Parts: sequence; structure tokens; C-alpha cells
Amino acid sequence: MTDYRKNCSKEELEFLESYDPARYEKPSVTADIVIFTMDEDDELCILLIKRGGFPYRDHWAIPGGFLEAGKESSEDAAKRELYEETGLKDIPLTQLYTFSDPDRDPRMHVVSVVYTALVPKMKLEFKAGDDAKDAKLFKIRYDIDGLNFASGSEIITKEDLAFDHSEIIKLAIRRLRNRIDYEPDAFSLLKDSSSFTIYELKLIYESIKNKSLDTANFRKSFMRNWLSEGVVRDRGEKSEGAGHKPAELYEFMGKGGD
Amino acid sequence: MTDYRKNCSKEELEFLESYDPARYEKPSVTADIVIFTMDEDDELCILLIKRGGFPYRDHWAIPGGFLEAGKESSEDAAKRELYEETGLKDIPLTQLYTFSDPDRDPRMHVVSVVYTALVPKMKLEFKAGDDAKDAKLFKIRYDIDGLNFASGSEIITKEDLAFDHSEIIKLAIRRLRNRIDYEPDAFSLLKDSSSFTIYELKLIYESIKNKSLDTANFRKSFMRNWLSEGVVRDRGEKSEGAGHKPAELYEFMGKGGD
DNA sequence: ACAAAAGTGTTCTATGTACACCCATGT
DNA sequence: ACATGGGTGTACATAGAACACTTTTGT
Repeated sequence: MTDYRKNCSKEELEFLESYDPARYEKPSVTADIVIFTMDEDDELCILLIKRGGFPYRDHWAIPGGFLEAGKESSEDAAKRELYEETGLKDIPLTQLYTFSDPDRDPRMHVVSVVYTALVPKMKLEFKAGDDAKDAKLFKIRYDIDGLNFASGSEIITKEDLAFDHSEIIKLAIRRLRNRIDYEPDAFSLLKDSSSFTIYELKLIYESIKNKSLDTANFRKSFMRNWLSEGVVRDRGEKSEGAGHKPAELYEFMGKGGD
Repeated sequence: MTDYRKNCSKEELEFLESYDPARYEKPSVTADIVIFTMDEDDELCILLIKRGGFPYRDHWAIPGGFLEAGKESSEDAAKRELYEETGLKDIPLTQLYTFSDPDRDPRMHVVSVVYTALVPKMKLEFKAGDDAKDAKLFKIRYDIDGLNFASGSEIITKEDLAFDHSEIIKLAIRRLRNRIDYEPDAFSLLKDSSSFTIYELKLIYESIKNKSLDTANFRKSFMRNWLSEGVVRDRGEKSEGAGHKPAELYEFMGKGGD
């Protein structure tokens, strides 16, 4: 693709040279990221940023930023944004969905390509940089009105979110819930994916599915889905120092690991 | 979202008025569509268009076009494009993926939001309009080198496709294969979704999965997944005039239907 | 002793797959 | 008669959910 011009006719080269990309009115393009973590209470959390400028000043939003045209893919833009916002590098992102309603941003037409990232909390550094006034983790909660988000005693609802971000987050959670049964997503949320117990993993599943799971059954599907497939390895060691029977330790063998 | 300005402070309104969207360099945005159909040989087909202009002149491409900024969402753009290309209206589209490599188009940075459409062949009108030199249905074939596409005696491979469209099509097929087991996608490909036999449906599944299925088992899962869920209704009629035992006729009860 | 988690076993049901077999129709 | 699809039934392996029970640690 990069070398397309090499195999071109003279005629076509001329066409490419004279092509004016500014001929048509274009929308802006951003890359946004839904960042999930597990907090100290073993609850699923999302990273939100309080907007310092218009529009939606003082509303909470998921991190994101404009794509640098001609220089980066939307995934690269999301990675750059993730790094600027959290100091995290080399985190695999999965594309969630692209939102493109003409009036989802009051300034202008903005097309947002949204990605999901799953990160262990300990790796998050909060950088108070750029246009971000404030960044915080919010627990994901459910009640009769649907979703809401809690950070300590502060509880925010979809009305406190900027743009269509509440829809975006809703979709991200739905997808995560579906994926977790057949993709090794949960391992990315472990404190230490190279040494963990089945119980620790179960807590992640329970928090994402928002219901408690049967120990015996969870165990069995762990063996079938991950251990016997080589996704996970038995370290042959036991946890120690906990207030209960020592547990077998496992290691996630996926991409890069730690 | 539309009425965001109504609840705005004077200060913010001024900001919005003075905001200049042209400040940043923007990529172009297109909406492309992978259109699947079943042909007269009960084989899965895709609609391709021979490009009349540069770049990739005389290469085959999936239909698509630029998004009209400020006027339409990418899905609306895809619908517009689908109508211009095939005369089809009110076909549900599902978003496939967004491709955004900076050099996937030699002219400039083009972000493409790609959709999938499933349409019965009889509804397709080929319009030789616009920049389309030629539109044709290609059978989807598999061999050692992977995918290829056949229309009569003409066989084309991924090298004959424009841009990264071979990757796009590959992904679309993979997704269709996965979806077909739990989403009622196959019904959209029936000649007549309001009166069909189980066998007709089975042909669609076989073509998409590219392997033959057991009659008895297909039947059972048809009953479980669709009939008992009310997705499909038994018409209480039998097919007639075929060279075999008359078959029960069913009706798809999904969105809009016919 | 008790809480907390680790770990085993059984039972029931649903699903996926393989296969054997008979039925009705047009040619 | 026979090809073509329509349709039924049986058998086996695996997956998921419910639940009962034992084990080992730290406090």
C-alpha cells in the first residue's frame, strides 16, 4: 500500500500529484478510549476525565483526542492518547464502534472511533496534563435507571457525561460481558497476570457480569477454556500468608504477558 | 444532543460560534459497504464495482463514497451509497469495522467506516451510474492461497482488488460466519423470507460456512433457535410442484419482513 | 472454634454431532 | 424405479447450572 506510487503510470502519478484533498468538506475524526480497571474493592471501574473547556465543561468524558491526519491510524491515535492520559504504553486495544452522528458534538461534525483498553490499576499513572482538569476512576453501578458511576461518595449519572459518552460506555460494557466468556480479556485486568489464583480471576468475572458465580463451575470452565488450551500455565506453586487454605498459582501465557 | 445550544451559557455560545473546525488538518471519511447475496447456484456472492478512475483504475472495489460532513452519519452515507449503487432502500446495515491506516489510499488519508448488508438477489438493480464503470456479483471461493472471487469464467484474486478491500472482505466473511449462528442474518438472504423451506435456509448456511450440514441436526437447531423463539412462524402450508415430498413453509417474523 | 477461601464430586439438562432409517413426490 | 429432498429417532460427548460436601489456612 505504501509503495503504491512505485508501480504507477505517469498519467496516474500526475493525477495523484494534482489531487486536492480539500475539495470536499470533511468531518473531524477523533479516537476515544474506554479504559476499564479493577479497583481495590475488586469492582469494575472506568477512567473518566473532567472536561476543562467547552463544550460540556465540567462534565465527565472518556479520554480521546483528534486524529493527526496523514500521520497515524485511529488505533495509533488512541494509543497516543492513552499514553498521554495514563502513561501506559503497549496496551492492546480493541476497536469498539465508530460513532458518527452529525450533531453528537455541538462544535462540528465529529466522527469518533472508539477503542477499549483493559489495564491493571497499579499500572495507571494519572497525569494531570493537557486539557484534562481532573481524572478519576469510577465504579460501574447498576440501578433501576440503568448505569451510574461512583467514586467515593460522588455519584454521577449519564446526564453528567459529555457528548454521547454514556451510550459509548454502555456499549463497551455490553461487549466486554460478551467477550469475556470466549476471549482471554479478564487476564488483562489481573494485578499480576503471571501469578494469580482462580479466585482472583473469578472476582473479575463476577464484577463484569455483575452476579456471583459458582466456585466449582467456574473452576471447571477455567480448566477447560484456558488451562487445557495452554492459555494459562500451572506454576506449581501455592499462595501463602492468606487467611485460608493456600491456592494454586497460575500464569497467563498470552501476548507479551508482563 | 441537537438542542445542546438551548441550555448553554452566553459564554459557551460565543465559544461555539467562534470555533473554527478548519484549525486542524482532517482526514477524509468514507462509508463503504460489503454487500452479500445468494446467487442462482445458491452460492454466497459479493457485489464489486470496477473502478473507472484513479487510483486503482480497473481494479474491483466494494461500493462506497465520501461522507457529507455535517449532514449525515456514516450509516446514512452507507445507506445513500447502497441506494445509488443498487436501488435498495431500507436495508438494515451492520457496522463492521473502521479502517484508518494513513496510507491505505494513495491520494490522502482516508478513514473508512465499513458496513455489511445482506440482500436477496432479486431485489438488486444494477445501476451503471456515477463513477462506477461496471458492477458485478462475484462468488466467494476458497483455495490454498485463501480467498478468491469468481464471476462466470472470470476469476479475480486479492491483487485485483483496490485499496485494502481484500482485508475488508475477509473480515466481513469471518464476522458473517460467526454471527449466523446466533443472529437471524440468514433470513435476509432468502429469496422470500415470508415463505421458505428449511432446506432453502440450510443452503444459505452451508454456503456461508462453506461445508455441508446434517439435515436432522440443522432441523433441530432451527426449531430451537428460531421457531420456538417466535423468530419464525409455521405457515401451515406445504410447498408444491417440486420433484420431491412437499415441505413445510415458514415465515420470518423479523424487522419489517417483506 | 471460626471465617474464608480451596477444592472435589454428583446430578440434571441442553446442546452439538454422527448416523440410520423411512416418506412422498415428479420424472 | 429412482433421484431428491422431507422428516423422525437414537446414541454419545460436552457444556452449563445447581448444590452438597471436605480441606486447609490465619486469627
